[in-house]
Amino acid sequence: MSRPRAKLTNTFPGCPVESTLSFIDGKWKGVILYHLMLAGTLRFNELRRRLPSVTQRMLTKQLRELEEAGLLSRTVFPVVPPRVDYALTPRGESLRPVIMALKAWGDENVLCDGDRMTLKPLENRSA
Amino acid sequence: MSRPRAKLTNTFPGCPVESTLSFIDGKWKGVILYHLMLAGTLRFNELRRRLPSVTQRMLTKQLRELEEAGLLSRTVFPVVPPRVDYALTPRGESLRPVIMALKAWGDENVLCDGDRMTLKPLENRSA
DNA sequence: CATAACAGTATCCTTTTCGACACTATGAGC
DNA sequence: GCTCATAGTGTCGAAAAGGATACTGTTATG
Repeated sequence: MSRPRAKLTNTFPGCPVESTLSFIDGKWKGVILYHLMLAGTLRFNELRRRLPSVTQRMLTKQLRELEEAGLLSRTVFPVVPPRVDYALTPRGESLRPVIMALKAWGDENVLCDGDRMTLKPLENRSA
Repeated sequence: MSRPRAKLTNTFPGCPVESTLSFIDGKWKGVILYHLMLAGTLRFNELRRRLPSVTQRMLTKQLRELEEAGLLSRTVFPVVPPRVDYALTPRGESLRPVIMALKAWGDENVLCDGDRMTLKPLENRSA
């Protein structure tokens, strides 16, 4: 498996886990998909505003990769100033349970305060 | 957010998604967790056998990172030959829904054949 | 005596990813 | 004529991740 993670694959139990990860891997793909799931359709700069610290170049790159993977569609309107809409494809939409599971775990387990990340105490669900 | 992905965090909607990803990020963490979820407890070499192409060094590294993140426990038995057991902590166990969502999506959407990965056609769930 | 199993380390090197920064084109508004 | 907004590209370099390979120490087994 000496391949970049983005092209990782192999036949072994657990492969489906890895191959799914390979789709949402990349520093921003998870959040991009999440925001598209909330908003439906977003323009380039709308996404930028929702991802305060990603650079233009990185956002473009991640969006292109997601498009290539078939998870989102890119619609260019030939107007000036340019307008480009991003939206989930059905395949991207099918990732909703995955993204929502990620979000749920984060909500329950991680505190995002300021710029560091702390684990919340475990809840005792048997009580 | 100019930080290694593994230490990524920030305050913005969607952060929980990213912070969860930061826990299972790393080329092998997903599968490791998955196998521990199936097996309960595994020794070092049992894991190696389940991850055919990971090197010893990488496996060690990923395991240490998972341990540091509080997702698994490492139990050393002072015997010869050495014996070390790896098992999920409650926190690691709490990732089960996430890992299973990843696996489910992979099962439904990806074909792992030989050494390349192909997308399955989308199923029409409304039919 | 040689070998194998266990659970690793150490060293070195390559690939990949990420980020900073500068640059493009067009038209509208002032 | 200058500036702004839009949606990008191009180039460069640093940092992180990952991989290859060799090595350690102990005991049981043949």
